[in-house]
Amino acid sequence: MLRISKLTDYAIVILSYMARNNAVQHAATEISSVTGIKLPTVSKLLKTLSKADIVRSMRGSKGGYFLARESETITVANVISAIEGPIALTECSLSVDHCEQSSSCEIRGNWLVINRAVKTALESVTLADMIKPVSGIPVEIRLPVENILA
Amino acid sequence: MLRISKLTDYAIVILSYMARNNAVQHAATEISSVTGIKLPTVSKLLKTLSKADIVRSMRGSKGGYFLARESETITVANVISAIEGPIALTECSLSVDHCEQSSSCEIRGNWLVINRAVKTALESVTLADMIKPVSGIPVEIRLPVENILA
DNA sequence: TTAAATAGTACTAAACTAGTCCTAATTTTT
DNA sequence: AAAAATTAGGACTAGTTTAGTACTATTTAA
Repeated sequence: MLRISKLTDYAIVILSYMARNNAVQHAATEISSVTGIKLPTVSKLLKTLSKADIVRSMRGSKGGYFLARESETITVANVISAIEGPIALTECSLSVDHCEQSSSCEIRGNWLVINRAVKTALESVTLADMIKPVSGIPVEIRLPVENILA
Repeated sequence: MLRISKLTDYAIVILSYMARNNAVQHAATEISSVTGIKLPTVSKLLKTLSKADIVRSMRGSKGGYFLARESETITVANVISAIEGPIALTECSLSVDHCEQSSSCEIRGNWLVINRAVKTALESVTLADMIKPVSGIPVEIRLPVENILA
């Protein structure tokens, strides 16, 4: 189904909330109660996002989390990478060596290109975009598809 | 990691082979020995692809499979959908009802847009493209990212 | 010193994916 | 008519991944 994990989805929800209330620090408990995502899950995600330097933390009483950067510079691709690891549609997009048939695999190069197209799409959307209301009218997306493959 | 399943990857390999040798029918056994993918898996995939009308089949001795359409009209998105179901990055891209917090979910609309961008990228690559050799020079992909979100 | 918070790690359970197998149906060949 | 080759369909198993939980350590403010 080509889907992102639930955890990534949660992460986007959490980060969107933080982006909307960027001024202050947020404790995991607060984020949990606001978003409805259970506390252990929220904690786990924030720890992971912290390692990826998407959020920063303050320990101790009155501690909490806040965005490490401006919401305009945090992309959906960043979040996916932080939670799920590198964006790669196929194993062979990650490494040549893994593939049993690497020598006979003429498809690999094209997967790389497709992968890059998807990645670019995901890199093009930031947290700041995500918290904007969507216009009622369906948006026309134009990708110059003729150029995607050489 | 946002990846397609192994089975989808196999399907692309199988279909690429069929596209390169479009004239004739191919038995599952033949495809298995050529691609190195085990027979039960090849059979399973071809059956699934048949239901999706990506390949057609002839039963009986001398039977086999062949592409249902020109390779130019079979997209990577078609194949993913056939094997994994609809392309939807999040549950909520599929249906509003599933989401527990659908009323408070302002993010949904934007996911739809992202999803559509990814889908468009995958729809833009056909089987015919996949069997073309990749140019040695990395291809510049240009997505007019400003237009993706309204 | 105590309370409130994050850090790190390990574990469990549930869900999904991949792979296998068996039987039925169909078509060609002998 | 019988046999051989092939696809059709479905059920099942094992393995892997994902999601969720729990526990302990560390840090900071009051």
